[in-house]
Amino acid sequence: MPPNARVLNVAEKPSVAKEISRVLSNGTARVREGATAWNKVWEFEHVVRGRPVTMVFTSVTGHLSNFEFAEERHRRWASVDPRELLVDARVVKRVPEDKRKTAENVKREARGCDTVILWLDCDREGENIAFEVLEACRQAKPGITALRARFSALGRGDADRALANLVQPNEYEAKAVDMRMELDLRLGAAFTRFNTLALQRAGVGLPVDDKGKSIVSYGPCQFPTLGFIVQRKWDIDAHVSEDFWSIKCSHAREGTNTKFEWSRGRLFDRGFASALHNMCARANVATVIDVDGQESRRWPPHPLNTIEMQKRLNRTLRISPEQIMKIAEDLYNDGFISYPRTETDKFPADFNYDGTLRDLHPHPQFGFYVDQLINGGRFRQPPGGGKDDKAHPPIYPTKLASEAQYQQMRAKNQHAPKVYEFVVRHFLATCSHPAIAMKTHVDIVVAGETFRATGVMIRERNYLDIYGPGPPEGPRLAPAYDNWGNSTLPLYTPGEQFVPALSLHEGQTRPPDYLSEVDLLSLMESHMIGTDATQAQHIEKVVGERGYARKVGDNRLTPTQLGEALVLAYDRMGVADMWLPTKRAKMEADVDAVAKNRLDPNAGLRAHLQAMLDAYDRVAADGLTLTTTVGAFMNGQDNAANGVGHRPMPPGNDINGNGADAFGDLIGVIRDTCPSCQGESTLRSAPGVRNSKSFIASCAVPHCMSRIAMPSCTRDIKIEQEGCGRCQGRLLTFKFSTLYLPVGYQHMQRWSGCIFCDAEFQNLLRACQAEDHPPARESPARRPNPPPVADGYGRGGRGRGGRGGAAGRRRSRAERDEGVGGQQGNCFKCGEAGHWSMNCPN
DNA sequence: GCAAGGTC
Repeated sequence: MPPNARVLNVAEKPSVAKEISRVLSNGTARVREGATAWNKVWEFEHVVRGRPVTMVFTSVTGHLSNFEFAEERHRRWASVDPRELLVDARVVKRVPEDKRKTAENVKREARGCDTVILWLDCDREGENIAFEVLEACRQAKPGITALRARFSALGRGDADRALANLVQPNEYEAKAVDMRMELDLRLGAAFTRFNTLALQRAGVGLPVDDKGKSIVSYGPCQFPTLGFIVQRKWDIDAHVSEDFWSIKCSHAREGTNTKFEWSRGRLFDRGFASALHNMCARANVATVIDVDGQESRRWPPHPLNTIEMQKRLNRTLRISPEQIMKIAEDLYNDGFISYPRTETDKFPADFNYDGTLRDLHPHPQFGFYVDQLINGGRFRQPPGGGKDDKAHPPIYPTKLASEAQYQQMRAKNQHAPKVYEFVVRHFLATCSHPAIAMKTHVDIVVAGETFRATGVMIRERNYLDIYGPGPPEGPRLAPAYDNWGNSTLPLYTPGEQFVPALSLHEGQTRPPDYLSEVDLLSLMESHMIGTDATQAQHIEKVVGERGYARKVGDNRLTPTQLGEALVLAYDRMGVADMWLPTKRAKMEADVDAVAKNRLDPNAGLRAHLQAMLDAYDRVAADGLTLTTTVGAFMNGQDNAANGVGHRPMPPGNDINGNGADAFGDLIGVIRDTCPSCQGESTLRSAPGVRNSKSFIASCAVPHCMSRIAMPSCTRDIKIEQEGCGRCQGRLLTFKFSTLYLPVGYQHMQRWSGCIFCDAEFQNLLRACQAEDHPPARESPARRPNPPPVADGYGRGGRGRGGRGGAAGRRRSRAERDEGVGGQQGNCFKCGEAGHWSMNCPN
């Protein structure tokens, strides 16, 4: 009998080659060493498409090839104008030196095979790697047949299904990734060289890295990451503190002083607040109008994936996501936890909970809880979230650490035991029931003003016993990753009356805090800057390697002088989209279009390269702005560095410069000659939040100070034929939302006039700006990330300027009524601190 | 000496 034909199988990572070989062979696969230490080769007999074959299963480790400049002169810095790198320099995709052995491994195995089955991850990068692997195979065996296995999990059924439904590799998805890779290389190389060389030649003193080099890199992910940090600083600088007033109401009964929150939260009008307070004080009697209670649950977290691990540990341990990953990888290599790089937050159906729990049972500190799960009937199979990378399970403990092993862990890194214990406690929490509490509220009315007191009585702590500070009877666990406080209310009866203690409280809004790493990760996630696997690296690059930002205070990020100067310089040079997240978003959208065969990759490439050339030409023509701005910052001479005379610059330059797509749609010209810049003033609109629009009047010159962001309560604007009469402006007819017009301006619901010289409109603008200034937040780290919303400069809508900057952030009336910030900050719906009603989980 | 993506 002739020997079986051999079929080569290649996975994206060694773990997948091993696992698929195991399930398809029922554990009988033979293993031998490959050409590298990682990429072993598994062999077993199997039937593919009705043919008995010998399966040869090996792997690569991610991408096999990379783009580089084809010609030597383009790889050297000194010999070429960086501009050439954008279009003229030829690029090629090659196997880099450190992947040569991996490629050799694939080639060697391909020689004896007539077919290759590509088991790469089922995403765009995987499809691209498929073609890289195929290219290597074809070099060794030109006529080899290529087939793609698409699988969604690593179970036997999944592998069988994939084998029964082999498809052709998807060329469009692969080309889309090639486009991204090429653009990233050209853009990164050209602008990095330009920055570095221009600043070096100008003699600007730059920080030196540990290799003695001063590189001022530009990267399409690095700069937006830095941009978020700088924008927050500018939001803080721009914050103008506003006075607000609120009525405090409390009542002492049964030894408890119960606080009742005013349903209006706060008011920015002293006279109005004072009048309401006087009214309440004169009445001096509260009537209970409603007492109600309902059961509420607090749910344990989902099984742990990489991003959640980074966020939760960063919040408590204050170590960087990058360092967390290093520790987690060490723990993985020592067998204490499962693979720490995973998007998956749901355990597979056949996960062995019992075995995992029994392994942890003897743990001296957490064993008591494991005992309750396995012997006390308190185990609950975690339902899991909706994410699955189809390659790895969530992160869970795989081994109990002995006291000696704890010592070894600690010797490697002082934080390692805490990371391990977090994984253990998180796993135990996910296997637990939710905490249950009775939540009650008492509503009262005083002279027509309503107030509410809320109470929480915990009935069952459940997962909080392991994830919180420990059960009341001990042991105490630190740190607490979650908690739910008890606050009991005395008995009140509907209809009863009492005399409340009332006072008028005056407060001031505070600026937001600097971004935390968790905030930054969330911003990167929502704007699709980087991927799960790279976001921590981008932060590390910006904060660590390049010195564009640094950590201050309680794990907060602030730009360094270099970082702020770079962003400001790019803004001043008229290429704000180089640091805003929008450019990356556009690129990602086009990559997606290529992947779906809706855009020709060459056309996409050409369009982006042209935009890059335009940006390059602007920057190169204005190199003096870069060098003087950065130079001034490095010498501490730029007023902007101290927030003096500087307003955070919106990307105003592109409002007129780049036409309609820069800021929404052109509505029309509203003034032929601006007295400040002599240019034409136009009115434009862009989509705002919740189906609204934002409007801005702006001029031809970047940053002309006469630009006006229309009030957020604007619903529509019509340009009239008639001129102002006093100035050169045209009359505009506004429709405002009555709901959001400030108190005292309700009569302006429909208003016609000149925005440049009408005093009433100026007053309305000021009133709206005051309303739009957000109050400070008590604890930003505990707050859900604000949605991208229009801000005070009128950059509206998702993906334009809504980067969660807080100053000038538009807040809904519902939010405003919750009294977020100051000493308050409770959700209006459930009364709990730490979130708003729009995100209320209860 | 440059990017971002994959993974070890």
